[in-house]
Amino acid sequence: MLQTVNFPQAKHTGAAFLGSEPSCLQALFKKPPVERVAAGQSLFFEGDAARHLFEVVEGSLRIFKIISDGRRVITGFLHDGDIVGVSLKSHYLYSAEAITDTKVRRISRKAFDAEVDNSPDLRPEVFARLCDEMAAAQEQMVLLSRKNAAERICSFLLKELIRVTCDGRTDLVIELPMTRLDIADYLGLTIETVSRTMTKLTNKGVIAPAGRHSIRIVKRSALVLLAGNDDGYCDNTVEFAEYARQSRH
Amino acid sequence: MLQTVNFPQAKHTGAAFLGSEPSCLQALFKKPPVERVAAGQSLFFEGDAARHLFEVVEGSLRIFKIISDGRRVITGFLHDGDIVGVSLKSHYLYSAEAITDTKVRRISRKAFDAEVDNSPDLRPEVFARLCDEMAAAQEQMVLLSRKNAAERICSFLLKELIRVTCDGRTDLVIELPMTRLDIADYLGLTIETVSRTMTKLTNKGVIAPAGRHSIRIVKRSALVLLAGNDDGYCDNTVEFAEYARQSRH
DNA sequence: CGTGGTTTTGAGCACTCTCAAATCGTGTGG
DNA sequence: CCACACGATTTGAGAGTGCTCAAAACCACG
Repeated sequence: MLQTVNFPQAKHTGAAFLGSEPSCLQALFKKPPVERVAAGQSLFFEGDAARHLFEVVEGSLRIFKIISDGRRVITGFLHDGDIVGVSLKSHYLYSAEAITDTKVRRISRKAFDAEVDNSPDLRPEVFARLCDEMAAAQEQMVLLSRKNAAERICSFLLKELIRVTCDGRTDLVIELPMTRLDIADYLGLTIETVSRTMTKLTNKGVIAPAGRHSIRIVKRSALVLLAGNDDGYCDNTVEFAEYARQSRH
Repeated sequence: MLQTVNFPQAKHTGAAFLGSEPSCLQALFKKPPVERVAAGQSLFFEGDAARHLFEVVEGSLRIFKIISDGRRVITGFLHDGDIVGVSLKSHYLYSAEAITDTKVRRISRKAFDAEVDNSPDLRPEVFARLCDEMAAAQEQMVLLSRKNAAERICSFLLKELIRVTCDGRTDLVIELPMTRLDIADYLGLTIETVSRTMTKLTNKGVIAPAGRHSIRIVKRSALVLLAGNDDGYCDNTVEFAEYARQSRH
């Protein structure tokens, strides 16, 4: 959820937002034609001149950085409604690839900047998105810095659950189009640890597999506790959070 | 280095910057009087209404989040020239404490927003700072996600070295006003691991202690290699980076 | 010179990783 | 429709990095 801002998520942050009316920003992307990006294909590469911004119309993207010896760090997943590149200056800081067959619209950075500069209404919206990106980045740092495997997985599942339920869906099934390797590279774990941890959650009755790329949330409350979030916007009691932790019960 | 933007650092990112002339943004902070914050004192708390922005005039701050069972994550250190709160909306997303005796100036968010809104010259600068924050956050995510203890320490020392050498100093001594615990909470390690890793670096002749809160960089090139940065702006060869890694040589 | 906090050092452990193999799932071709 | 093949995922065993607990050393400060 980094390097992008998702509307549903914005609705759920504690910060101020502008109700639920459609964003003005997205109107900028209405004009250009839809482009298709096949699963696995790249949209752009880290280091490329950042000449365009993209709106995801349909499908999912992963954005990631590769470090010297090939290790990959996924800094975020993008879904429909997300906009890529708001926080960029001259060059892309990360690469973007389609996870599934994806449709995007693009506008040039130049046009975007011009529109935003001329519209006092758009500017707060851009600013709000940047702030949401920063907040998401901070949450991710907390996760990567101090959470164990179970807490990372639960935090991730919970975030995905919140995202889809905001789209109006009320069932507790989340779809995870990305592979286990993607999840691992996003959460700073290995594919095996992701798999093992999910198996444990299944055995505990917290989640249940629902097809290859879907998961049913059986005990949402348990997920919240196990996520071990900071006490910012969730009202876990400290005792429960402690109980939920593996290593220091 | 999150939630703030440091001028010297901005000069060294690959992104565009505005040369070395003093920032217009900082002019906003010229009027208000200097306030003193004693070492250990709080400037504001996570969750508080974010009514002010601060400029660090002298000294250092740590900004951090606390999660449910007391674990602390330091998301950044602030030094003179840094501005706190640009990426904030209604509430502080983190707490801020003085590491040393510190001097700051404050202006209200309202005044700040008004100034920025009225000045087309200031807006790109604010935007650039936000982008630098995001870039720093991403680097930190890479560090926390995929780097081992030695790489984290070396990345940190290198960043500090770059920061101070940008202030015009040419010696290879960096001052670390923060405690080992601060460094540990910033790098996602324990205090013991930080200490042990620094001892090893000393034994290898890469660094040398220079007083309680200072460190001399003896082999800067070794530090760069050991930092295991992504190949974005440093030109390490892949082989060297592999050699430098502990766990997979 | 004593006291308190910080840092270092040590020993053992645990969580996650690595390496390896088995299983599952999907798509393809006979 | 079934068999096969390939990739993705799961499961297992063992090792390692970093953590925990503990104590000693160091330093600043009164």
